[in-house]
Amino acid sequence: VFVPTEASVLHADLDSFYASVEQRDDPSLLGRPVIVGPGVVLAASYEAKACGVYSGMGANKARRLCPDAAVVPCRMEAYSEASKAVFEIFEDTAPVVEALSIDEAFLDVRGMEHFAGTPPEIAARLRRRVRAEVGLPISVGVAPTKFLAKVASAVAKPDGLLVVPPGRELEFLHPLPVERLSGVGPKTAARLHDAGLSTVRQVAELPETQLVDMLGRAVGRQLHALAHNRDPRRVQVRRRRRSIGAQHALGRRSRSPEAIDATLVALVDRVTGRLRKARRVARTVVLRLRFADFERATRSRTLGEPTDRTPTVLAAARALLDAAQPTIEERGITLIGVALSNLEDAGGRGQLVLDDRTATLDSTLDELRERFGTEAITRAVLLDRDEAPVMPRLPD
DNA sequence: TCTGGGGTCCTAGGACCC
DNA sequence: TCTGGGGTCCTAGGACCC
Repeated sequence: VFVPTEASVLHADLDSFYASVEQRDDPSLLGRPVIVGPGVVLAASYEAKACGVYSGMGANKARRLCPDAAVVPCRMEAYSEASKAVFEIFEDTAPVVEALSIDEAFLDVRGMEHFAGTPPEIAARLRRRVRAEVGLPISVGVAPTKFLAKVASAVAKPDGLLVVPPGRELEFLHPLPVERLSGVGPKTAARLHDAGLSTVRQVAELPETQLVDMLGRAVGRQLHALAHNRDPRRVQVRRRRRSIGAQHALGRRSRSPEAIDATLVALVDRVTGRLRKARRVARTVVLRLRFADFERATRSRTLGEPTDRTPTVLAAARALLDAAQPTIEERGITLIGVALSNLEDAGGRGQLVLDDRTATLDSTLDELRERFGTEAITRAVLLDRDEAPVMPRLPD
């Protein structure tokens, strides 16, 4: 049985992150509606949200709703840099930080009272530091569980701090709409509404079996637990990425098979490059398609051996695309994507042996040169455990 | 609501194995 | 010829999240 003892989980979430970075870097945008685009709204400042603009909305519609808005292009490098600076403050604030995305994280601040203050004090200091050192507004929720901390930060927005005191969790939770429960999106919300349930309290009053019958085992159990504020998840450093993908929207115009293939080649190149950079190998190649009616489909193929090689992945992706060609011709295609899953570590699967010195399979050329004390290495052949030659796993 | 790009987890059926 | 119970892996789709 999980008994939360103190409000020691922080959920920290930057407000309108991309838009706030733009406002920070261009003071003329301060106080004005800002939309980060183009094409689709990636982020909207609170001034723009006030006009009804939200992320995911088409930029044209956003302009109509908010004609005064400054529409600025996405500057991913700036956001990554800001994110890094904020996460350094997170790491400095708590021993355990669980990153959820580029702009939010859970922090576990249990047992820090005697040297860092109470959780609300720590949260307030964190907000001040992010504002002073990175120049960005951030909202923080403090609660005994991750779920409640996240709800609290959302309610605290913008630029707020909300503490849910132990003992009063249900008082806080039960009046909220079901949409606040994590795992409730448009479909599940519609089903709950159809059943006459609109608040968390009403969900909490239902027996678990009834929720499971309505929503399936996993979702039903989860909602039942969350509605009673049962959330045993610990704050923990994130597991490694389980898939890496890239996709590209094609618009409504019909495309020649050659043009589609060219897009596929570019996607495979990008995704295998990221795979190698992450020192991973993948065993499953997934082709993602979206048709003219916006229905989606996936086709996948699992290889016998994990790989990070562009030609191997490309061959698999092309085979999947070829097999889907009749469907594509019939239904039209508006998006193509490639994802790699079943990831494994590239390292540690073998060794490079030269004289009496060795290096692991995933060594970079520079590491090899240092290890073997020579600049002369230009090429290496690697042997796996069974001493079968494998492709050199050196930088391209 | 005329819809980008990057992810996660769950479900269910079928193949295959013992 | 008909047949149980348990497990793993693969494929495909669905829902959700930021």
